[in-house]
Order: sequence, then C-alpha cells, then structure tokens
Amino acid sequence: MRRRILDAALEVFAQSGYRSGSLREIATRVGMSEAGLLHHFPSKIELLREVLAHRDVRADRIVDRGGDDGLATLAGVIELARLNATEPGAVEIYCVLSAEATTPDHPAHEFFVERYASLRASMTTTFERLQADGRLREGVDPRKAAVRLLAIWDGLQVQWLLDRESLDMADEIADHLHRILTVRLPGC
Amino acid sequence: MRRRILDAALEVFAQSGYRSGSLREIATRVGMSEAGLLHHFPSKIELLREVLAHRDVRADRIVDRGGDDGLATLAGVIELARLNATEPGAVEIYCVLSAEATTPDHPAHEFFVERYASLRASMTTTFERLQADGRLREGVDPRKAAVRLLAIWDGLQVQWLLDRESLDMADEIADHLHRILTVRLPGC
DNA sequence: GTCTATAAACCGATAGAC
DNA sequence: GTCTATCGGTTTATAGAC
Repeated sequence: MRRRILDAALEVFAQSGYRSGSLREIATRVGMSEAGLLHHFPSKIELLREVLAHRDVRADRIVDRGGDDGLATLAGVIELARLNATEPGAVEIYCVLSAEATTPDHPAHEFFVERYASLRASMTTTFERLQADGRLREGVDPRKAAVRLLAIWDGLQVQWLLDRESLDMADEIADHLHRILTVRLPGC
Repeated sequence: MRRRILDAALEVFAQSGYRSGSLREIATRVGMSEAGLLHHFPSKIELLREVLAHRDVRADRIVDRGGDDGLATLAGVIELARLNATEPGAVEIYCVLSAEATTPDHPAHEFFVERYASLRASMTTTFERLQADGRLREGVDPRKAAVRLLAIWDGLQVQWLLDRESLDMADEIADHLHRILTVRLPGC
C-alpha cells in the first residue's frame, strides 16, 4: 500500500509540483480517503521526502558515481537518460521540483542544494580520473565539465518535456560527452 | 500603477510559480486590495500573460536574434546572462514557470512550447550562418548546437539559483561557446 | 486500517458602494 | 480607481467512530 501511495504521489507531484499537488488527488488515484492516506504518511511534506529519496535510490542504482571507472559512470548517465525517456514521471518530478525548490523557503530546498553539490563533487572526481588517464580532451576543466554535464542534462529535460519530438536526451548527452573525451563510451 | 503591479507579479510568480502565487500576495506588495488589482488586469492568467510578454521584450532587446551577424547574437546571449545575474527575479520566473508549464494543462504551456521552438529555430539559423563563414568548429551540427546552448543556459540557471556561489552563468556559457567556435567572441 | 465529519485557513472572482 | 463584503471553491490536518 505504501508503495502504491508513493507511486501515485510521484505522478501528482511530477505533474503539479509539490505546492499545487494535492493529497486529495493522490488519495483519489489510489482509491482512498485523505485521512486514510495520512495514516501511512504523517504529513504531506514527509510524503514528499520519501518520494524524493525513492527516486534517488533508483538513479544511484543505475549511475555508479563512486566507482573508479569514469567511462562506466558516464555510460551509466546515458543509460539513465535513455531509461528516463520511457518514464516521463521520473523526469518531470525532478524538473518541476528542482525549479520550485530554488526558493529558500521551499520544504525541499535543502534537499536539492545538497543533491546538486553532491552530484557536482562526484562528477568532478569522475572527470579528474579521466583526465589523469588522458581520456579528457586538451583544455577541458573537470569541474566545468561536471557543471556543464548536469546543466545540459537538466536543460534537455525541460525542452523534451515541452516537446518530446524536439530531441533525444540520451543522444544529445552522448554527443556532448564525445566532444570532450578522447575515447568512445562503451555501448554507444 | 500597471507597471508596479507587473513588477510585483513577476516577483511573486518567480518565487512561488503561477499556481501557488496568489493575487493576495501581489496586491499586498503594491499596497492594494485584490479587487483593486483586478481592475487593472481582468484575471490572474491575463496578468501572467502580460508578465511573460514583458520579460520577452526585455530579452529580445538585448539578444538580436534576427540580425545576420551570428557572433553579435551570441555576444548578446552572454551579455543577457551577465545582466540576469544581477536580476534574480528575471531568472527565477523563467526557470520556475517553464518547468511548471511542461504539463499540457498549464495556462502557459503553449507559450513556452512556442517560445522554445522559436528560440531553437533562430539559434539554428545563427549557427548555420557561422558555419557558412567557417566560424564553427569541424563536426558541430547547427541544430544540435542550438539545442545545447539553450539546454546549458537553462540548466546553469537551476544550479545558480540553488547556490549562487557554485558558478558564473555568463562565464560558463562563454567557455562553452569558445569550445565550438573557431574565433573569440567580441568583448569576451 | 479506513472511514466521515469538521476545523481553520486560503483561493479567485464578483457585486456594489463611494 | 479603489474599497468592503461576500460567494463558492479549494487546501492540509485532526477527532473520533468502526
């Protein structure tokens, strides 16, 4: 039951954001009253927290950010981008909530500030390792490469959500990475 | 008075999005009742439309997308990015509303779909002209360059809004452009 | 566990006085 | 032009029955 609620909550928050997404809508989708729903999760914001944590586990299972094989990490990014194209809800919730949470008084503000700092740090390490192995093209700064990869990823999602015919997210990311690497990514 | 309302509305929609931003909050900021506010704008969504149109005029005045000097267009992009860093509200409203409007039933959905299609088209033309003049590096596709520039721009804004110390938007865009051009941009 | 009922607040918009 | 008063709707969350 908790699982079904989490799935419905992801859909609703993805479509309407946290502030405008309502418990009523979530409750309706799982065929339950609002009070029944709040028996499983103490409050709306606690429900949001669990939805976000759940999504992160999924992402981190596909992209191995801790490993020492930088090429494998980047291949994981492409794999996740390709998988996400088949699950629009997963794309929407990050796109919509990260933007909504840029204001400091949003309940998920700290979450996203820390998430992005963590992603920048681990991706910088990934590019540093690739640079040490001579796999990064001349003049590419690892930190800038990390910032730019995350930026492109997020930006492509906005354009793709607005018009799914306008681009292929995984192809675009792969193309970008091949312009800053000296080797081809495995499986691309 | 209309001007003061538009400024306040931009602030509120930027901070809370359209759906969660309230006329009450806007009215309070200009020191007026909600009814008084609705004398100047017939409805909330009409107010949003004018706020968005107002912002576009400002952007298009700085970035000359129609001209035939591609380098000047791209220099305008950098100039706008640098100016935006001094006006967070202008960044926020686009970031927050474009994400909120990805869902098809949002009142600004059509606006953003068309805006992005228009930006992609004019930027593609810009890069095609640069390519014809030999100013685009080997293997760079004009259409992909347009998609990527817009993606980077949007993505940088999210990261910047979450943590203003994490990056310099104009520097990052300039750096990216110099990696795909064969010449330096004027004034960079 | 799930329900109904309800509290307490907020929302956009309108009517009508001044 | 700007106000007060108000309508009908929404929201999250709690109390208490079953």
